[in-house]
Amino acid sequence: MLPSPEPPAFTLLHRSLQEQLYRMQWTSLRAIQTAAIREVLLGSRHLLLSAQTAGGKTEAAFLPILSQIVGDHGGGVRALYVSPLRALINDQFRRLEDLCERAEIPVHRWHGDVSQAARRNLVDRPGGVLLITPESIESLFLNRSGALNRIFGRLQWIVVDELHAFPGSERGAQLKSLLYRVEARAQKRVRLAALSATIGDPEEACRWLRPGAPDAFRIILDDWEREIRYQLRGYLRTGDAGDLVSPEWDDDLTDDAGAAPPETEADGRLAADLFHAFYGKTALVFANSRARLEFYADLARREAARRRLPDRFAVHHGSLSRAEREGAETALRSDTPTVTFCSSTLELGIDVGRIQEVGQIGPPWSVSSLLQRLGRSGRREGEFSVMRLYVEENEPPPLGPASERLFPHLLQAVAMSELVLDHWCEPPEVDGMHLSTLVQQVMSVIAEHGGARADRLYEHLVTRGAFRNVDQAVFVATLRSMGVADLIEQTPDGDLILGVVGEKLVRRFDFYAVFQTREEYRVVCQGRTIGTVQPPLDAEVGSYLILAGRRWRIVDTDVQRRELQVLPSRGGKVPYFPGAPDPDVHPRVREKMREILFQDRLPAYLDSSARDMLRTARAAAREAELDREPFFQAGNTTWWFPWAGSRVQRALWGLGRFIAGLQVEEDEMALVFQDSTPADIRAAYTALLPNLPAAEALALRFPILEREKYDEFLSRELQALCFAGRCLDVTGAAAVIRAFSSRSGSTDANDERQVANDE
DNA sequence: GACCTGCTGCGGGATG
Repeated sequence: MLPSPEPPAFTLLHRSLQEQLYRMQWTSLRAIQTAAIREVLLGSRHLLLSAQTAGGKTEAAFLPILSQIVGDHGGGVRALYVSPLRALINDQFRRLEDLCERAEIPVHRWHGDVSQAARRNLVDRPGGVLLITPESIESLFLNRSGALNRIFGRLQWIVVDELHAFPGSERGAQLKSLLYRVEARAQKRVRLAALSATIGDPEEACRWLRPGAPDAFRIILDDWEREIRYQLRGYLRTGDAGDLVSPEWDDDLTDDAGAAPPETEADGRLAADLFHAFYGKTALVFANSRARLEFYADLARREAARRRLPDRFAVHHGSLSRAEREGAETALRSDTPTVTFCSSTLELGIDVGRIQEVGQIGPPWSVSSLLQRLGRSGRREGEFSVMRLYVEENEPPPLGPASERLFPHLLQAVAMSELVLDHWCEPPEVDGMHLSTLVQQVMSVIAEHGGARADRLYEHLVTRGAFRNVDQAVFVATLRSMGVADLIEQTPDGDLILGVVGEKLVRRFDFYAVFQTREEYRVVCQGRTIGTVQPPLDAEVGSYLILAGRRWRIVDTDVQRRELQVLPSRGGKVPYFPGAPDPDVHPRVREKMREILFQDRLPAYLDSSARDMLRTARAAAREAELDREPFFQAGNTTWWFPWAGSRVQRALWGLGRFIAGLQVEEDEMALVFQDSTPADIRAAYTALLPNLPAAEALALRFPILEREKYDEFLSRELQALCFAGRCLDVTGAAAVIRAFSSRSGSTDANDERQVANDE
């Protein structure tokens, strides 16, 4: 590389930060850090920094930003750091305090656990850096509106950490809205620095953050590539009760009623493999539900007990108490190798020390999440990342239809693995309309000012705010819905103020968060809270449950206080954790699944059982001639495999069910029709093409449209608008229908050529 | 076949 004519980035930093780096014994800066230092100190654009966890992103942003604000004492916050997690704020607080020590820059933090004294300190003497959650920014607008000009008047920088956690969700819409409202309080232009580890499409992420100003960003990507060690193991679960696990798994438990192990022989093999692969290492093992985590953690612990080995397993998920979770985090950071069964709570950048290997049970939900999890191991240069994937499928009945031998979970896991190797992951969702969050923000702005005129609200939240994809008609309709629900009302001189219901909502403790939550029961053992479980409960005194990977017997229930008293037990049963609707699968993943099904290559990272299963699936697909026709028929039932993303498939389902009047259900990657032949289905859908309804009209036919917290206060038409935008792809559905109806007349030979070309 | 996240001010009583 040619020597740069510019001064080295290090010398651009303020002297006190240079000294601080010496003291911390940093010998060099990473490429991403020098690039960020130059852009912050010599350029004028916003920044998007994308690098692996522990790749030094935070320092890349903060070294030059702190350099700019050294010597500034009070008079207002200069840099605002927003994080989706309190734990991340606490991590960063410690790191920033070190960096800021010599430079004498005050560092404040504000979230639900921060003391009143620390809050008062910020309000009385705002300055330096403030670390905060979106919800706590909301609380500043509601409870400290008088101090906002003082706090944010001199703001220069907003840093958004873990950016990928925000686009596409109602919480992201809230964050964006709050950032515009904060900027409106600043006297000068505020620059943004967004940080992310896995962002599928950086330009799209910038467009989400600042629509209409894509050139305003400098995107800096880290090119550090790590070696990956990858394995996918397959397990066939036989449905035969006679094959249930051998007695050695529950030898001590036969005296305990309710202790009957629900696991199958395949679960037993999987658990034994987990034990061999991970015991004695520091590892994270992810699974797709809290119930599965508890299940495998319990199996692993019993396996250790059976071998008379010490328990080296921990569990970490959102339904465990803070003490339990902190215990698991401490064990991970300790010198004792611990295997932690965890959910996405440990997917984000919280520092849990050095992870040797990562496991994933079941197909991941998204490529982005798989990448994020993979990136938790091998975080140092020279180390490699290790991912072990475990996928179970039910063994199909020997004489059953070919459609039951396609193994969709295995296909999805292989497809996502291939996409990781292709360096692809889902792009952020930038266009979603979150009217539920708009409802909340309208109430928040009215509460902030005591009242507001409709045109000012429109300007504040829409034309100069975060809801730019909401047009005036939709905005007016939203206000009207809010009026009908008594959230707001109009005074005789035209001001909008909070209505009776609105007043109550704003005063509620949970107003600050825009996402839905449900009621929970605390599980308490001798005064110590283990975690929570959610109703409906079949919890009666004497019954069992498994929580935090340990077995408990319920000894008392208190419905009033929503509390279950438990004692350790040898019996156990994984409690019910209710879930949300099926997660959406990106079209690219389904395309890849189809590709894998119709090619012959066996990826090298499959074990022999996964290979056998993939061969079986391919043979079944060939036998059913799915490469020629997307249909498979058996008796009165026809399966249609559109190989499309969830939104297209959902639209196809709605069109068939509500418009064509067919008997159809969705089953993972297929639409399943009763009493219709492939020819019927083709004809019915083709007949729809000339008069295909708009997505909104189709959405109105779906019985349940409410999805977000304040959706219930919107008219059904507005609910349909949000649903159509976020859950249905009618244009994509039309393309699928056109593709199969144009092929129906062609000969088989042409068809085959077509398929070959497609691939 | 889902996962995760977050949130107040105030008054009353005990303690140093």
